[in-house]
Amino acid sequence: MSPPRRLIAHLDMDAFYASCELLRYPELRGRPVVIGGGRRHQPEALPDGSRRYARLGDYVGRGVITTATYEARALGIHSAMGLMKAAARAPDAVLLPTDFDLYRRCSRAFKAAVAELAPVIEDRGIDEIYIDLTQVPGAQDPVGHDPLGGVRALAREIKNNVQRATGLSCSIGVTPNKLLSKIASELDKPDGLTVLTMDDLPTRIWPLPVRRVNGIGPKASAKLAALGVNTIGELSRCEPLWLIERFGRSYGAWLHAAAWGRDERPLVTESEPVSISRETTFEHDLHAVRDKARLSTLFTELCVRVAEDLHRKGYTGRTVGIKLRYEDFKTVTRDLTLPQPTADAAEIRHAAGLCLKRVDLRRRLRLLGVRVANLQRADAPLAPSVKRSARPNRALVPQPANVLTTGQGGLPPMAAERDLFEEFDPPAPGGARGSVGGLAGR
DNA sequence: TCTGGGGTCCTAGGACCC
DNA sequence: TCTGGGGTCCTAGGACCC
Repeated sequence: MSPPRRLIAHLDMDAFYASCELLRYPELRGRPVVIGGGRRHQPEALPDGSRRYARLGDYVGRGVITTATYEARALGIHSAMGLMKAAARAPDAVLLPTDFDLYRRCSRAFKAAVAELAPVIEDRGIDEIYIDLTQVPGAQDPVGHDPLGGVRALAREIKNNVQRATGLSCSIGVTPNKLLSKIASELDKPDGLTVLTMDDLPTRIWPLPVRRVNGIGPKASAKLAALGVNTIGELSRCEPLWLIERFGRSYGAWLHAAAWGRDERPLVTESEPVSISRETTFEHDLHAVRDKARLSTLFTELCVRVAEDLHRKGYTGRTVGIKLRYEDFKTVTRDLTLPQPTADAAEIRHAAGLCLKRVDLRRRLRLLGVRVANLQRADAPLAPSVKRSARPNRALVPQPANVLTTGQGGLPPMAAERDLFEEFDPPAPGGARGSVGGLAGR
């Protein structure tokens, strides 16, 4: 007996953050609303019981839009657009700050509503999931003359259950695989339902721009456009070898398969995090020397928040890293792998401080981030990875400052920088600093 | 009026070990 | 003395996604 045909759904919540906000501010329904920015623009409760909302046109800062209602999108506003730019287009739109606690609650609720009907779910973030409907009773049954009637009815039931449980609408695409379902769920947004088979590829998928394929981003689509390839259909007509010559063996072959709707990936129903990080973009660019104290404080705060996240989620990590973004948006990272995993803020701060010594700090900064990777569960027994790291890590061995400083950036070691590094790299508990002993001893 | 914050995965080179 | 590969780890950067 042949295995049943795969029936994979992709469910995407419609304008999720904005829709969650409309649940508690129903009077905003029908108005252009954008979500984004920092803490400041909270709605203000007025004595008469009504609320005053922040006006997008009054926004000043560096925030971007995370979500916009469909009314706002009609005004030319979309996710990832700078708020200042959006404000120029739609000054009278309502601006709400992001409230991730609210969205996480709604997220749990809609996923639970789906799981009541179809338990095999792959989490793809706060507002979307894949669902394997292959084995769900009734999904394979025809209804009347519609061979896909059963799965269509099931998908509608899922949409109804989500609506009942959360008051929110979603869009679902059902196809034989994740790649096509991801595209299909967007074809009929909002509140859409699209069921496709491989026979629909030429008419429904091939006319679309290559950018709609999950995995073809701005760089790849620009390169394809320069090669005269704009639609998925055009991509499907490219020779695999021609693509491989231009995009590499792995990506080139994948591009061809994707254009033909081929994707055998199973759903991933369980996964462990790889890294945990915190980062912040400053309101104004900061200078390592002039804003030393402010930077040092922010740096410590980031380390503390990462450590809190690690504790809360129950992980430790061996690799500590930093991320810097300069005023020209160029981004650099440095990391350092420790002999032992940690979740301690002071240890993270110390290791991150060592990383900081390896970057150019003469240029103005717009972002600073701290990351811990190489995670293991905090309750796990001492993993073999500890044994592996017995080899001395060069970065932990004390070296002349100029070696560390010129290693990557080719920087002349300057007195002001050394001074700054000391500020960024405060004495470790116990007084040892920048030495193997100071770290390994704790 | 420039471009958030949280992630994952891939590539590639060098070190190091066998 | 010269010549090897294979495998793993570490690091940096970049593409991409939500």
